[in-house]
Amino acid sequence: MASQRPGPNLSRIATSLGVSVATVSNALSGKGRVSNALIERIRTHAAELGYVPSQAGRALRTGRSGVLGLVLPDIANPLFPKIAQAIEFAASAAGYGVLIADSRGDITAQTEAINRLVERGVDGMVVVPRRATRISAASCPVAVIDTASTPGNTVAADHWQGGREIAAHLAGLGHKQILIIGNNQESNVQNDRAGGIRAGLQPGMRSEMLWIERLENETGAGCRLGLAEKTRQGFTAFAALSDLQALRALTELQQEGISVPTDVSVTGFDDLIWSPVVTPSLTTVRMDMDTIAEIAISALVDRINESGTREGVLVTAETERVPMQLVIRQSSGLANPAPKTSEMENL
Amino acid sequence: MASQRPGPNLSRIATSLGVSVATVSNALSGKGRVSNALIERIRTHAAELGYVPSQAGRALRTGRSGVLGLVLPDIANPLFPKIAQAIEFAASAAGYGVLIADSRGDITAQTEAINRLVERGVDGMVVVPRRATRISAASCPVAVIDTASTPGNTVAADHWQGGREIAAHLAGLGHKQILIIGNNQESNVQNDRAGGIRAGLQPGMRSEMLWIERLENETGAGCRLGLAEKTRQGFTAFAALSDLQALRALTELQQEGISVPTDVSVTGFDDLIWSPVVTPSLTTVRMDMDTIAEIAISALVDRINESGTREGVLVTAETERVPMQLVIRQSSGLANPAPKTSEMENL
DNA sequence: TGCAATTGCTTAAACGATTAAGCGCAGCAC
DNA sequence: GTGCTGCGCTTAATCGTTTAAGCAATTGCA
Repeated sequence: MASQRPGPNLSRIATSLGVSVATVSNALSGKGRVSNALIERIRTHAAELGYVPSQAGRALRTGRSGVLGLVLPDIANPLFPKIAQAIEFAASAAGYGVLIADSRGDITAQTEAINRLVERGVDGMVVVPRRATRISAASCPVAVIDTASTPGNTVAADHWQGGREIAAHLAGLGHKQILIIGNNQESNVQNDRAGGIRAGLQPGMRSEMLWIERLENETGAGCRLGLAEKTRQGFTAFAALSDLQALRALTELQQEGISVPTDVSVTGFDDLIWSPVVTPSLTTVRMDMDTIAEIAISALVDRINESGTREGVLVTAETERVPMQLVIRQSSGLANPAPKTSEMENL
Repeated sequence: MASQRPGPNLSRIATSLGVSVATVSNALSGKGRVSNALIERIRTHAAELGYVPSQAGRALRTGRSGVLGLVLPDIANPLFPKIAQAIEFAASAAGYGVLIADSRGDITAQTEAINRLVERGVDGMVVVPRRATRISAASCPVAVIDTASTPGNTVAADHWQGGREIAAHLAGLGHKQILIIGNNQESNVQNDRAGGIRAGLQPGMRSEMLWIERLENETGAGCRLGLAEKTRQGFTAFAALSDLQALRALTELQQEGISVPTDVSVTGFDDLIWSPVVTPSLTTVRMDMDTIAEIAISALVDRINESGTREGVLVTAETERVPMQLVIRQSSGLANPAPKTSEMENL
């Protein structure tokens, strides 16, 4: 029943060359003592046979699966592609495969997902935790990517600094009243970003906070954010804590006939897929996911190689915060000192 | 060096209960002949010891890793989250883990990614192929999710029918001239969708095609699509072949002062994350990714269980096309017979 | 020349599970 | 009482790899 693996194995190479399996293994891994000539012969023969080591056999013997887990939290998080891509790239550069586990929104499902990964024998995992959840240490090394203020965090973009960048940018454009638009008050990331913005305000500037999820709980999902009213109140800049909210703000303003960036400015976070191609293109802050992934993976790999024990450990890296980069596009412009009725060009 | 697995193994349970490992294995898997009383004892004892079978050991013996591969093609495809989520859900319901492999855009990288998965010993894989590429059969069962017109396709949304839904919807609203906006002419999916739309046009309706990538090659990335001009030419509906293009169209129109849906209608495809929350919310066509994933996975699993041979086989399913569902929101409305200057409400 | 150290390879024991085969014993029929 | 069947369990082989230990043969050094 159990289908044979197609390719050759060590012993096939060994018998075919008239040596022992151990020698073949040593020759290929470069570990034991084998003469250079024989190493050469074995390597070429293995290559021409198309030998691929069996991960199962190796895993059983070494206790290492060569696989890392990736636990993602939010349903259909638009950052998912970037994160998954960066992690997969960094992991496979380090010789690891990536097993994904998505906790479909459920809070308890996160621990379930983690357990499933552990059962599959991952050597370690990267967790992007659900809002404000702590990772109860699993039985393998864990790297957490969230925000520097999360306990147990390994590495993250410097969301706070990103917020300051936005604030500085808007200050430079002469904006005085800034509406910060976030989704969820529980999110550590969003709180850090908002904190950064507020911290970066110059004297004479003020900000107000708008949490969409709270608004929707009262008014219903997909409701208007009331930005026209805010504009009338004198707000000239809308700083969203994610490009998704920025997009929502942008289209609502446009629909109300308020011109961006002529009348008001809109900024976002994350440089998501649509940010460069909407009109006007979105000014945003980009996180260096590749660097973050690299740091997380290498911290994880270090830990895996070092630890004889397989205890659950929250991995830490030297560089905790990776700077974010301001991307200035069309949606932010000079503050309009007295915002008035937008002048529409006729068709 | 090789760290011991933390949990107990079969032999620990066996000796602890004074029986043989084989019996424990049989009791837990329910395969051999073991008395009910003993089965009960073994199961409870295994449970209280927190026994987790070693995937490595099992994989080595059975030749099955219990892991499926998922090969995704396009850089940062915004559908990624839905696909990955659906596949992961279906796979883990079937007892499989999901190993991801992203071919960072490269065309050759797709085969590389596939090879990496094979080397990791996946039992089968799901491939969402890069535009118009054929999958050269790997050495394991492969399910292809693309569009029905792709050779070797296993299961897909019925993009053609989705196009007809859009056409019927727009026809019902009285639109006569429809601009179909796609990204890439090579995409089988986009071609099917466009074909469906054209096929669904009523007598007296006409359509024109706009490929963004081609336009950008001439005019530069992120350029305007010239939709205001198209509106002046009498187009009243813009049917994008993906919500990303729909969003681009929507914001450009709004920026030009053309009101959606009062002056013109905009529709998309895929019901991506932002579609419900932009203003106006996007009329689109949703694919039933859950069903598609389920079909793909079950076809794959069937094949894995059935085949003694481990040949590379393109798996086929009975249900090839999963119907798409029209989601009517605010961005589509009655055709404006004589589109005129939009009337803006003042602030 | 003699003894130790090094080299180049082999032997063999794991890792943890699955599973075919075997073995004793009870029950039953003739 | 003998032969057969079926039950409940054990024995043992196996998957493919790694790696400690061992064993000749050669080299080095005095």
